[in-house]
Order: sequence, then C-alpha cells, then structure tokens
Amino acid sequence: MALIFSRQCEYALQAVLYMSAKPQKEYTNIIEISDRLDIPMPFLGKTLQLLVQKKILSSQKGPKGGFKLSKPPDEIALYHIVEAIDGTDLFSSCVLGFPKCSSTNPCPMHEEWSVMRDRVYQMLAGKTISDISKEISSSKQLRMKLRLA
Amino acid sequence: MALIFSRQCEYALQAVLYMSAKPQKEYTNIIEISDRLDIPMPFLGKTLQLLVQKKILSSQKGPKGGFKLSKPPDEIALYHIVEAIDGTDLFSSCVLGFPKCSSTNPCPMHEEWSVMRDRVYQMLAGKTISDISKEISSSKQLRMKLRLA
DNA sequence: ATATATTCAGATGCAAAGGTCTGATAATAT
DNA sequence: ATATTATCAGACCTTTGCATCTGAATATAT
Repeated sequence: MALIFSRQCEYALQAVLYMSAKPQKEYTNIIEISDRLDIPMPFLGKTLQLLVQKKILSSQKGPKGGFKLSKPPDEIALYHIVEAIDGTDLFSSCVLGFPKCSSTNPCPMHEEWSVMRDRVYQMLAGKTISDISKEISSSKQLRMKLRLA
Repeated sequence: MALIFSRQCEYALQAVLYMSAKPQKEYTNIIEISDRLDIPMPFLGKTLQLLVQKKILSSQKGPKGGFKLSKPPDEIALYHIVEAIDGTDLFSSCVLGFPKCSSTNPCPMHEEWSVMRDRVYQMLAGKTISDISKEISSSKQLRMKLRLA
C-alpha cells in the first residue's frame, strides 16, 4: 500500500500530539490515549516505550503514572519522532530502490527526489511540538480531532 | 521502515525504465530483466502482469516473447506505474493516519502535507517514460546502473 | 504494610507483503 | 506436427509489521 509513515509511526505522532495539548508536567496514562485516539492499547504501550528509550518521553509507573514529554516542547521536532520509530531510510535511500545510488552515480529520479526529500525533511525538522500545540489550542476543530476537551 | 514506494513498485519502475531504453517494438523477456536488475524472476513476472492488466505493458508468450510498452513512451507517466502497483492512498489519505481528515476538518499537518503531496504528484505525473529514456541515452552512468550496453 | 494502578518485558498470535514453485497455455521455429 | 521458449494463473511458503497476552516490577494512596 505504501503510506509515507508506518502505522506505528502514525500512532506515535498522534499520541505525542495529544499529550502536547495537555499541561506538560502531568503524566498521561495510556488507557486515556488509546481510548481517545482509538489506538490498540498494548501496541501503543510498546510504541511509547520506544520513545522513552529515545529520551523523547519519560514514563512513570503506578497510580498517577503514564507518559509525558521529557523535554520542552519547542525542543522536540516531528522529525525526532519519525526518526525514532521509522528510522531515516526515507531520507537516505534511493526512491527507485537501486542499491548503489548517489549524487555521483544517480538514478533517473535522483535529483528530483533529493529536492522533494529535503522539503519533507525541512518540514518535519522545522515543526516542533510546541508549534503544533499552539495551533491546537487556537483551533476548536483540532481539539475535536484529538478528542480533547 | 516506511519507504515511499513498496518494493514491488520499485521493481516495476526499474523494469519499465530498463525496457524504455530498448527499441520499443521488441519484446524483452523477463529472464533478461530479472538478471540485469537483480530482481527475483517469478515475482517480477507477477508484477509485470499487473502492468499488463492495467494496459501499461503488453506481453507475448513463446520464443521472442516477453513484455513491451503498450503505448508510446510519452504517454506513460511514472505516476501511472505507481498508481497501478501501490494505488492512490499515498496521494489521498491523512499523513498522520486520522481516519476523518479533510480540508474542512484538517489534522495539524494537513496543509503542509497537501502541498508536499501535490509536488510529489506533479513530479510523478509530469515525468514520462520518454523523458527518462532520453536521459538514459545521454548518460553513460544511467546505462550502467540499468546494466544496459 | 497492603492494595491498587500503571508501565515494562518478553513470548506469542495474526495478517499482509514479499517471494517461490508448478503446471498450464500459447506462440514460434524447425 | 513437434519441440522449445516464454508468459499466465494459482497455490503455497516465508518474513515482517501489527497486535495481543501474561506476568513482573514499581510507584502511589490508604
């Protein structure tokens, strides 16, 4: 089918976006997130654990536990989340799948795709959780989509 | 992992590019293609059959048989091949995976991603086999990559 | 201390994509 | 006609991504 991000990565992005719209100090538990965003809970658990390992989130067990951002939201770009879950292949490997493809040995789409890829990268690297959380708080529609109050 | 095209789609693009650099009337047999491009032969067979069903290629059994383009190369855009193999989800579904996402009910990345998606579409729709075959014949490097003479 | 809420870790199951195999069918060459 | 070359069609196997289950570990509240 070929979507741009893996499903797991979509879940991760959705979940972090959801958390970003809440007070940053609070832990958000996984039941709430999976419930609101309709993501299978155990799988979401595993996914957020990956982000904990990558130091993007931190977690706390027990009552009042859950996950929260581990750094200020303006230091977390969407790119960091994508990188943590899907890796960087999208931004480095040949779009036509030729194993040996580089600027000195380009495939027929190399140049065009480089440009495109850079734009996608710039967009993801430039957009922080903080940017998005501002957009969310100023848009009723977005709060609805994320099933926030 | 998440590459932009499925592996099968990469194979299809590679194979059509390979064929495009040969005299258009000739059938190219699948052994030659899979051999030169290092693609598993039976899988390539299935893949090219899909393109036959979509009228992008035509095929002929028996000696001197194989596959060839079914129309003039300037009427086949890369987009047609991608569409035939991977479908159009990449160009229509929400980048964050929200089921209900549209311009009237956008996700936090909707606008940016629309722009990006359109550019990718324009690139794929605007680039024809004929364009690429010209590039190939003027570049020794490309002929090498496609393992052509 | 005990009960409870929650993540953590690893094993397992399931479905789809990727890849293989076999026999049938059709076209060409002799 | 026959042998040969090649695609066609469908069944099958393998790997990987997606998802579940279970029990353990740990923090909090009482």
